[in-house]
Formats: sequence, structure tokens, C-alpha cells
Amino acid sequence: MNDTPSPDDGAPVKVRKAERTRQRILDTSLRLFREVGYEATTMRRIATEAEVSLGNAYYYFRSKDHLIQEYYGQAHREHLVACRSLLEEETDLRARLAGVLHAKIATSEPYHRFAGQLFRTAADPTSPLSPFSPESAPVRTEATELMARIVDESETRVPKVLRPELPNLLWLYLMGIILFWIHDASEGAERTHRLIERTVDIVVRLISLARLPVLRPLVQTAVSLTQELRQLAAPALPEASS
Amino acid sequence: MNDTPSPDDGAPVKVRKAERTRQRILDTSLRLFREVGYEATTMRRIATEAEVSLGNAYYYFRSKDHLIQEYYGQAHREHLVACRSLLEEETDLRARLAGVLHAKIATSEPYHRFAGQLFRTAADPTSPLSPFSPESAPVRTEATELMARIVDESETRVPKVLRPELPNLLWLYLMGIILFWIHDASEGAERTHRLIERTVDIVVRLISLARLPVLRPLVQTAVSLTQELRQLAAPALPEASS
DNA sequence: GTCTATAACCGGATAGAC
DNA sequence: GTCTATCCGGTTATAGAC
Repeated sequence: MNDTPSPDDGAPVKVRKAERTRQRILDTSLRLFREVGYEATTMRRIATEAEVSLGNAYYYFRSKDHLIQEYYGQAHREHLVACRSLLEEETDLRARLAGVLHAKIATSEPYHRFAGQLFRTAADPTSPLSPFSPESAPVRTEATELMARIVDESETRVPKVLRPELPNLLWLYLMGIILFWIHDASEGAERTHRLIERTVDIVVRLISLARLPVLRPLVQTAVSLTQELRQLAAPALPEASS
Repeated sequence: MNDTPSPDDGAPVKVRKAERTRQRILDTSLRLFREVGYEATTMRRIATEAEVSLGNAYYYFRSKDHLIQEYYGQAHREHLVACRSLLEEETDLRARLAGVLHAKIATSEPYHRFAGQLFRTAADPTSPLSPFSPESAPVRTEATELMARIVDESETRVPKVLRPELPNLLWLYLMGIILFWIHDASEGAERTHRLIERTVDIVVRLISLARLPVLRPLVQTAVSLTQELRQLAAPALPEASS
């Protein structure tokens, strides 16, 4: 993006100030999202509380939606931190998967209400906030890599048919859990945590069962489904920008 | 614009006029949704083209969203009509299921763009437009009954474990197909139709496989998942009937 | 050329007169 | 039941400051 010039001499004062302004707007908006939700967080309020003008906020973030992409990134980084020790110490696949999922829900909890309202926008396939959108590709890729790591560094051996697509399938599974969580009004998302416990068993079992000939067609479908989904997300439209 | 006085007795002239105004707004909005999509259809434009004032449109429909519940009902009725003969003549489960799904996509096609934008709102769990919301219960129930009919009047015998929840599972499957279709930009939704062809086989096969002991836990989870979902939608609110 | 501010525009929604 | 006038919030245009 911008040059980060030498830390010592005089020039970068401006740059730094801009960076600080940007950060102030970002922090303020993330705080407001948490505290008062998505709808009550107006651009005017973000600007006021960050002590910039409305127009200035728009100088740094093209739209309210763009502010949210930042939330995605931050949420993912927090998730990684929360998972770190588990992924280093645990080798059992079931425990690794369950731990990562529980951590995702737990770290997202402060944003629960926000996520619900946000989802309204994110669900629109044409929205840049859709988890399937090109704009979300970076976070999506990172999250998928996390799924790969869960499996790769575990003791479990994955049947060949599944291996290449398993991380994507697990990412879809994570999206499903998040979708459930968004709708889950129970105390401390307790229901979602129970859902994770129950479904993780099934998922791990299915990974082994994938070897069974009876299930071959099922596995094939699941695999080709993720491929199909990827194509939906990246439709070959060389489109003139409007 | 001019009164068509009551054929029978005197009183209901006003009532009829109101009904006609309401209908005019509704027709105009559904037409605009089809023709120009959701976002380009402003309340101001609906009002203008229906030849009422903006405020008057809001008198009949509390919000733009409420206009859309009307679309749901209409879409379902069109679907039923499109399925009728198939359901009367065909007895093979696979053919029945595939036919009903293809018909859903086909009858929805004129509203494809609209549905994509609409989905943005419908995905919000707090929105009355969510397919899981109490407000959507009537259409949801009808659609689930349609799923029950597909199975009940077919030749296939459903394993006991599955029987009570199968219609709900199939409804969820339909929601999944619709979700895919919303993202599907291929010509004539060709991709979605292919997806239906491929997944219907799996679904029908799974219905028989549900008997296998190895799959028992999977089936259990699927069943309890639909129950869990129903609870999410209806969080123990003892509500006064309105 | 980078930043900041003010004044609009637009569309959903509401208030209140008639 | 119908209207006009207005609010409110996302977004843009644009003028000027550094």
C-alpha cells in the first residue's frame, strides 16, 4: 500500500498521522459494532466518536461494508491466537477439530448480535462481504489453511478420495456452524457448543467411513459439490467496471 | 380509479376500493421486482407507478419487506400449479423429488435477480422474511407438506427412524438448492438443474441406506439437527395470539 | 498529491393534516 | 384512506487545507 519510510528522520510524520487516523476510525467502529450492534452504528456516529468528519471516514473506508472486511480479518487473527496452543499440543483429530470450532464461537461471542445483523448483508451473493466473494478470498484462504492444518498435523490418516477437498469441506462445515450460531440465542451460545460436540463425532467418523464402497457416491458428491461451489464464487465474467 | 359499485348491497363500496388500491400496489411491486430487481424498485417508484402517494403505499404495507412476504406466497402457489400433474401421475420417488425441485427453480426463474438481492434480507435471522421466522411459518408449513406428499404418495418405503423427520430434512435440502440457485449465474440456471440431478440420486439412496447400522449415528444426527433447527426458530416464547 | 470538511443527494420510513 | 412534509442514515461531490 504505502511506503513505510525510515523511522528516524522527519518525513514520515504525515504518513504516521494518516495511519493513526485510519486506526482510530477502525478501532472506534469495531468497538461500536460490539457495543451497540450493526444498525445502531451509523457512519456519522463512527466519525463523531473517532473525532473526524463524516467525509473523512469515507476517505479511509470506501463504505460501511469495507469496515466489516476489517472485522473479518481481526476475528480470524483472534481465532488463530486462541487455537495456537491446542494445535501445537493436541494430536487427536476429534479434539483438534472440536477445539478449533469451540474457539471460533468463543472468540466471536462479543460480536454475536453484530454478526446476526451483519449476516443480512453477508448473505447477499453479490455483496463483497459474502464469505464466497473475491473480496473475502484472503480470509477464506487463511481459514481453509487452518482446516488443513487441523488434519495434517493429526494422527488420523485421510482416505485418498477425500484428501484434496477435505479442508474445503471442513470450511463449509465451519460456515454451517457459524450460521447456526448466528441464529442461536441460547445463553453463552451453549446450544452451538453442544451442536459442535455432536457433529464433530459424525464428521470424524465420516472421514474414516469414506473408505466404504457403499458411501463412495456420497463422498463423490460431497467432493464435487465443493468444486461446484468454488465455481459459483468465481464466475468467468470479464465485466466492465461500472 | 373509478368505483365499481357493489352488485348486491350498498355498504362495501369503500372496502372494495381499498382492496383494489392494495392490489394495485401489490401488482405493481411484484412486476417491478421482476423487471428491475429489488434495489431499483424504490418505494417511491412503486407508489408513483401504482398512482398512489408514498405515504399511502406505507398505509397498506408496513415496509418494503412486507411486500416480499406476498411474493413468497405467490411463488409457492405457482410452484404447486407447476407440480400438480407430476405428483398425480408419477410414483417413483426419485422422479417425484427431482420434478418438484426442477419446477421450483423453473417457476422462480423470472425472479432470479430479485431473489438474490432479497436473500440479503431473508438471511437475517431477526428478519420476518427469514424462512425460519414465525411470519414465514405458513409458507414453510405448506412447503414441508409438499415434501411429505412427494414421499407419501410414492412407492418407496421409508425406514422408521427417518419417517417423522424426512419432510423437514427434504425441506432443508430444498433450501440448500435454492441457496445454490441464488448464487448460480449460469444460463437458465443450468448448473442448479445439474446439481439437482446429481444430488437427488444421493438423497434417495441415503433414504434407503438409513437402515444400515453403520449409518445409524449419522441418521440420528441429521434427525436431531432438524429438531434443533426448529427450536432455534421458535425460542420458547409463549405468545399471545393476535 | 494527501488529507479533511461541508453540503448536498437518495431512498426507506414516519407524522400529522385533511 | 390519502396526502404532504420531514426525518434519518448511507453515500457522493466538491472545495479547500496541508
